[in-house]
Amino acid sequence: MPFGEQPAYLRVAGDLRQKIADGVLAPHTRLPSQARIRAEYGVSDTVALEARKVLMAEGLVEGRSGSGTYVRELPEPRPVSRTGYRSAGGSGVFRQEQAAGGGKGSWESGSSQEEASPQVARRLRIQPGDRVMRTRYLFREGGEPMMLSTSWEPLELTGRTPVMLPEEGPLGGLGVVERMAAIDVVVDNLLEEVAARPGLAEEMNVLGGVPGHCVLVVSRTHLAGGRPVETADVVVPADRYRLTYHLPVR
Amino acid sequence: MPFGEQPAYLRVAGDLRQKIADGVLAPHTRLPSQARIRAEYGVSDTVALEARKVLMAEGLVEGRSGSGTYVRELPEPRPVSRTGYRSAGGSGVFRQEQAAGGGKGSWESGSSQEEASPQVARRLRIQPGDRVMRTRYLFREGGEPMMLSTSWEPLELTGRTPVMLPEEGPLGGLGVVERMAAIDVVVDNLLEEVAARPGLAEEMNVLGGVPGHCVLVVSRTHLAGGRPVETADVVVPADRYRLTYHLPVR
DNA sequence: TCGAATTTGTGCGTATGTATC
DNA sequence: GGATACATACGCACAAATTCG
Repeated sequence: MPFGEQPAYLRVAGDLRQKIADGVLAPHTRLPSQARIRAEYGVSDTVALEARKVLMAEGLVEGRSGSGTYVRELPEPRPVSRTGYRSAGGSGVFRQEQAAGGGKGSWESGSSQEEASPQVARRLRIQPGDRVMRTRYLFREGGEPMMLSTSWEPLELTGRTPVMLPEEGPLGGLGVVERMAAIDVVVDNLLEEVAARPGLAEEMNVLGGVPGHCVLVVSRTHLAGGRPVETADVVVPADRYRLTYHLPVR
Repeated sequence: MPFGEQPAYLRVAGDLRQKIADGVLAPHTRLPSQARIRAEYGVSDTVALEARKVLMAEGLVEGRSGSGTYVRELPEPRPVSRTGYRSAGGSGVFRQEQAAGGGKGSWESGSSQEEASPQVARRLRIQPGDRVMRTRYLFREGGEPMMLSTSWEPLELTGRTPVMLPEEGPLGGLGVVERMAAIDVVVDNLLEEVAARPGLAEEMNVLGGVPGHCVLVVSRTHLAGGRPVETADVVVPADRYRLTYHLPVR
């Protein structure tokens, strides 16, 4: 490889990527086979293979054994507004959006008591080992699994109250803000931490994706007068959603 | 490959991954060289290479040409506060943090005029083909490339003013808010869209990472009285940062 | 239904360039 | 300079899946 040039497999990958971006290779169409790439670009088998691997790692194409390598249709990620002002009704980060989405949304959930892990304890500012109510959610949209959520609430706050179980009783299924208001806890702040990482095999199994693909992780904490009253991790495949934050500037 | 077994390179990678997780191979220590892997596991050169590639793609190890393959220390993603109120000084999403980080941060940039692409035009609410000033940034921290940013400003707004070039003149290097204030444009809102996707090969080459790794993409738009005056894409490897948003609840 | 051709995925051996020690 | 190690590259082989006549 002469000085100043990039490796052959990156050059080939770049050319194919350009053709995909330009629409010359439309979604669902087949990439040239490895043999064709080899011939068209005058490169070896290895280079053609590596080039395909690069595009697969970038999520632009998808290999189907025995059939071919196909251009993936990248769904425009759906914007989800996170102003905070309208979080009423949102126990999950996206529940408001689920409700607004035309009634197609549904969810399953299950709660159990457990002891706070060090991580959860730090987020709720309680002691590790303190009792918490953990609730797992699986949100669907049109029957398709779209989002996982795990919520933790300190039992010292909600224990022996009507809202101890987030999804049961007269206020079951309502948002954190409403449920806390019912026990005279006024939620006034919301802290969200956004991160991304490759999806774990278990998560992607449930969500119907491929292990290793990007997921967005929103760690959300509801605060009442500076005290954390609920915290949750929300996991969504990154190609389905994008989060929009609207911030005032002074 | 006999039935029910996984490929040889995955078996080798799995064993090495276990040793890393168990601490047998501590951070900053060297993995067995390709030749040693070949001998120890009784596999071919290719399998040893593929196994290393798997671990590199997972971000667990890092290859240094001529030296060896080293176990990476996984950095706790650094929180970056995005309240919006203190965005003064932030031309890049993270510049405020760069400045606060103890002076280790530095950046390169380059500007050029071009015609707005349909995507940029939509974000700036101008016509495709209208002239814009595009500025690319590469931010470093301690010499290490950490973040890419591309900013677009409509020349209809800044053309023939002292702030046309974001990084030159007396206000060069200051934030969007300050520069716009100098031409009597009062930025009052900030819209941020957070998404994640696999990093492109070119991006990760510059950022010192591996193609296919998660990157966080922040699409930020500064607004003045509802009118977009600047928009930018910020790309960071997802394992380096997490974004924290503090939202009031009503 | 069968079989041949194609394509991906995996694996092997080797060679060369280049960075580091 | 020499030895080591990674990065790239070439050519080949075979299994499994798919496609198609």
